[in-house]
Amino acid sequence: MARAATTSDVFNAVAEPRRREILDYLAPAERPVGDIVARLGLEQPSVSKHLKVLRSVGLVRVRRHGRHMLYQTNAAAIRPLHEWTETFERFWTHQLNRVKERAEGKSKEPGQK
Amino acid sequence: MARAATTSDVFNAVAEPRRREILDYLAPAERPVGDIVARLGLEQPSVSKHLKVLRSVGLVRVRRHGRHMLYQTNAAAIRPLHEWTETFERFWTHQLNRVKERAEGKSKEPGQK
DNA sequence: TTGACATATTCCCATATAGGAATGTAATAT
DNA sequence: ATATTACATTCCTATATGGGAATATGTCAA
Repeated sequence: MARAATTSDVFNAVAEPRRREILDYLAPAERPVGDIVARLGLEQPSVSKHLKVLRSVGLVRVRRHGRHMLYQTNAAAIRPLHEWTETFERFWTHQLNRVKERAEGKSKEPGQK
Repeated sequence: MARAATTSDVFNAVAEPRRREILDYLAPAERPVGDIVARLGLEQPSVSKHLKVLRSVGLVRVRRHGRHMLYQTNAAAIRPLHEWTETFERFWTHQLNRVKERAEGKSKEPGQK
């Protein structure tokens, strides 16, 4: 078996660099597909396909406006990712402290004072 | 072409659920491979392969201890992910506010007061 | 209706896995 | 030296993409 479908897992969906660029671009405001194409320099079908993936996991929302489809990042869908990474925060602070302590010498007294 | 190699991109490396589980498990303390195998219920070769991927992107560190290889999550390597997701934080707060405002009625006055 | 524009879908293919099975290798015990 | 333990690597295979090219669909204008 390969990996879990990109269309069902947010982590997998953002694993693709182009899709992250799309999310960055669509975060502040709605944009039609053509703008994304122009911005990222990808083929239009590629962009549509990436958008389909992003939509299937709820990372973007769409709205029709005449001939245009206006896409926008659904930031809330990124929260699970944010929260997962956050669980490691205390560990990296810990590790940094240990590095710092080693740099300050191995004495139990924390530096001059 | 498929996607960027999992061995060169942190986002891609954590796209695999099992690897996230490994990172969770190895965050608080060093563990030998056998413990991971027991914990996750995967085949030993699978675990070794996942660890290899994680190591190649710096997400885990290894240390030999006798016959054992002690792995531990290198939390700092997760920071880029954390920082990327964080850039969306202000957008999801925004969106939540808009939802809240709509829920409180479309009047310009924000509720009673 | 016809045409132009904007986007979506389909078909095909090269490639990157992830898992399973079997085997290789390093370190310790006897 | 040999066996055993603990991992790592290799080979094979089914599958999931991602891009390119071509085509389909949908909407508005004349």
